[in-house]
Amino acid sequence: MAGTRLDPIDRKILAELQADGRMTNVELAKRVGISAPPCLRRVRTLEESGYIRGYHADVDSRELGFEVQVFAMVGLNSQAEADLSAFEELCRCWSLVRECHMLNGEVDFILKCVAPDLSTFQSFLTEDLLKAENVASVKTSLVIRDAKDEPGVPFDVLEERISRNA
Amino acid sequence: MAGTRLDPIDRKILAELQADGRMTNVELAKRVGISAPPCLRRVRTLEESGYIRGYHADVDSRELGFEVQVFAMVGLNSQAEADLSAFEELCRCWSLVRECHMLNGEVDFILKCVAPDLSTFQSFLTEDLLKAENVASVKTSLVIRDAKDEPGVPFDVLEERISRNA
DNA sequence: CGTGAAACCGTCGCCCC
DNA sequence: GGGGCGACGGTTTCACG
Repeated sequence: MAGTRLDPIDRKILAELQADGRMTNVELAKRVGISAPPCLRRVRTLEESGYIRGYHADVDSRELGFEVQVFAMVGLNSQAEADLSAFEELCRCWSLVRECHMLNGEVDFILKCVAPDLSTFQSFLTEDLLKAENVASVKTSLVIRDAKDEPGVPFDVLEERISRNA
Repeated sequence: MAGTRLDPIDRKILAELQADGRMTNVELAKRVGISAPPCLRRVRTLEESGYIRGYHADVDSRELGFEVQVFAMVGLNSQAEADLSAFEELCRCWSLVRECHMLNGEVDFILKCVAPDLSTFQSFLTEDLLKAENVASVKTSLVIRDAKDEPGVPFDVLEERISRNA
């Protein structure tokens, strides 16, 4: 459950599995310095307690034909909780929207979208997003190129922080 | 290599491994309807040809203590290629910056950052990002909550597109 | 792409600290 | 409580048809 404190071995396990999610358990055990059975037990515990939400292959979207990546800034007319939730539920249904984050400040949401080409994205934009209930404004920015795209968290920052507070 | 056309079984493999990167090869083979050895050969080919870039455990950043997630819009003074590259290289060195995408339009880059707390982020912002060479303006937006955060691509869009063009 | 075989791995029960 | 040892069943990964 949440709040369970992690020891250094657990954090090493998380860091290793974040870097290579298909590592075998024996290899993982070797790297973190314990034998396989307790290592597997720890992994299962981390999965069940929610520290590990799942494992995903990182597929190359552009090689697969998704040439277009777009960030969309969305402003709503009403920021009542029911209206925010309704918009979020819409985003969960739209396949082209991969991420939807609620923000502070002038804009209400940022959406990360992918599409095979510009016309697919533009028809989504005009037919779905701009026509959606409560949407007041949408500003889109095309991604020219990715300089960095790392999933997960920086474990070096975590370790540095823990050793400072020790 | 790039451009190699994928058959329906390859696409199914990618979709399954994107959804569950730790699936065993026999389970994967069963799901895509072939036996284990050719299935493994296909996976290896997909890895070597770059369709699969890697496998990552999806760790819960907030449970791990990264309470703060921020999008930063960065404008540069010079957009000469050497200056763009220099900024990108900086971003690759900053652990708190998980993603750095170059955009079209008024802002040059969007950065997705994580941090254990606001003060850690603010010291990064003022000590590193705002002091960096060539950085003209930075606008930050705190993430209040995540409505959707799916890695990878929507395979349903891909399949629909392929069947239309068949 | 499928079959078979060998090596390896995930997993469990038990014992130990 | 967690870690190690040993063993069984399943899996990975060959060579070959």
